[in-house]
Amino acid sequence: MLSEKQNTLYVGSLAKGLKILRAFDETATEMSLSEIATRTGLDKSATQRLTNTLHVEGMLDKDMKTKRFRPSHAWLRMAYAYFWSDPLVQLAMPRLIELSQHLGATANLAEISGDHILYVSRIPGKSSHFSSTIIGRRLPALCTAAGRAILSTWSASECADAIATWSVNQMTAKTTLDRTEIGRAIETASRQGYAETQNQAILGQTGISAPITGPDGVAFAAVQCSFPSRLWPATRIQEEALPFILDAAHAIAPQLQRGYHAQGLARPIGET
Amino acid sequence: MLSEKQNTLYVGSLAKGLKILRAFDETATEMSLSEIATRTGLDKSATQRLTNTLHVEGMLDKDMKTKRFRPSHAWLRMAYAYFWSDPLVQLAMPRLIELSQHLGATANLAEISGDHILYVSRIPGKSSHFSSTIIGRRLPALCTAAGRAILSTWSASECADAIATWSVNQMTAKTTLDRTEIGRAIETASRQGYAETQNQAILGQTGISAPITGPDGVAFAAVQCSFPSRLWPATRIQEEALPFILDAAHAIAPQLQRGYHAQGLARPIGET
DNA sequence: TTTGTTGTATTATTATATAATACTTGAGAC
DNA sequence: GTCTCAAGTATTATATAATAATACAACAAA
Repeated sequence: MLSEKQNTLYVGSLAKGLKILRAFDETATEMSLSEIATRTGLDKSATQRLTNTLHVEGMLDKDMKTKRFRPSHAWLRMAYAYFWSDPLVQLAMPRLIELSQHLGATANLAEISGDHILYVSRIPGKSSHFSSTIIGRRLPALCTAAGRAILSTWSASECADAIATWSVNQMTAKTTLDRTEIGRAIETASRQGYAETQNQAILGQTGISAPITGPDGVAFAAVQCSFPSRLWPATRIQEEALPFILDAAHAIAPQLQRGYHAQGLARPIGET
Repeated sequence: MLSEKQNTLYVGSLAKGLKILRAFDETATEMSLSEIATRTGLDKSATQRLTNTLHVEGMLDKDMKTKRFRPSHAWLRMAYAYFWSDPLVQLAMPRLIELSQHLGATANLAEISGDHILYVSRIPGKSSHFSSTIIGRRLPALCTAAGRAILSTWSASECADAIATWSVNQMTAKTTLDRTEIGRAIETASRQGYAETQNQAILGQTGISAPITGPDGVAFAAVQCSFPSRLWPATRIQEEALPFILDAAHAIAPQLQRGYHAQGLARPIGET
């Protein structure tokens, strides 16, 4: 890691600039110069030069009154480029729309990204929390239906490794942190062909997810739907929702290019 | 512009790195080293160092087989940060969901961005083209219902200036390029409180858009819906859709922070 | 095998980014 | 009002760190 960074092929200034971009998130939606400096650990001068460059290049908007920086429209332009570059999005989108409209629920495309899953496409249903409506959200794979659905297609050893080492995070009072229990859930998913979770990311929500498998039977992505548990008891989900979710996933799978998701291609987003 | 760039506060290496990121779009979804070099105008060495850095930092995925680069998941993470930073998104999202479900049509939040409009939030309805389902799409403001709705709230001089100087683009065989005609359409929108377009961005689609006005009556964003013209003749739109679209826009408007969109804050995305 | 194209690695050179410091501005206290 | 402090901005000498040239390796096509 360090050896790679002191290579002459490594441009430190660029890396520092990216660090500033990555400093923005839901806890820091707009920042002053000094906030950016403390948050990134860069000194005042560096922060000044880099933010200035990012501003001039249109990557950061600056409020001339408050002198505070915030993400610019260019950040959405990057999402646009991403969507065109990821073939899964184009395959999945029409199915997700169908699903969402048929069920009146939120339908998502989730991809594995390091030890997290990432929501790549989302069609919100009625009564969605804001955080369930936006793209780019990352959750610990072990704590989500989508993550477990994906893992349920992996080889026993890879799967065991993931269960043992991947991060978990107490998101609600009822989030399962017990890895043995998570292992059992994944095994169940493996048998059934889909994963089901209760109250893991949001209280009162039931998540159902079916893996999108490649020709080798291994999945790196999943179709996932969320239901308010109160309105959707197990039997109703079983009968009215599950067949359609499985259908959607199965419809997407055969169109997958073999080997698109080469190992190591999807890197975790660096935490510095 | 040049004067700003030879300033000591301008970090060239960072700017070059950003240039590489911006080189990806719907026409270039994945690129080899040399493609990036020619496309950005950077020499081979620079491209090598910068792509390497971007890869190590997780901003570019690299297919180890083909040696080609493509946008990484981090690009979606940036969209995530953007969504939290833009208060309009949070205000608009629930309304858009309602709208889309009630009408069964695509409902969008569009913001002005230089002389383009940018789709910030999109809830796709039945039978949407892929390009109508993804966030971050930019279209010439003068050629869209949303752009015209926004402009219809601006002062006469700003509006005239925009009509005279902003770019237009022949997107379909029927896209209006005549600026006089565009001016008339904006005037109509100003009187009616909404804008309507036919066949401007996609053939066979009718667009309806209502401006989201700030306390001063000026808009920088709009609610926009698309309908297949065949199923939605003028009268049906008038009766079944229009009231709800106007409602949505009016419901969002009063919650707007005064002066959020300071002038010059929303910079055009640089074309280098 | 040869040839050409593309990706990778190495190096001397100096241009370019740096960090320290000084200046300016503005908000809040009193 | 003016004082004080924090935050943003501008300037500069210095040497680090990015550069561009070149050489090497891998691979495909001829």
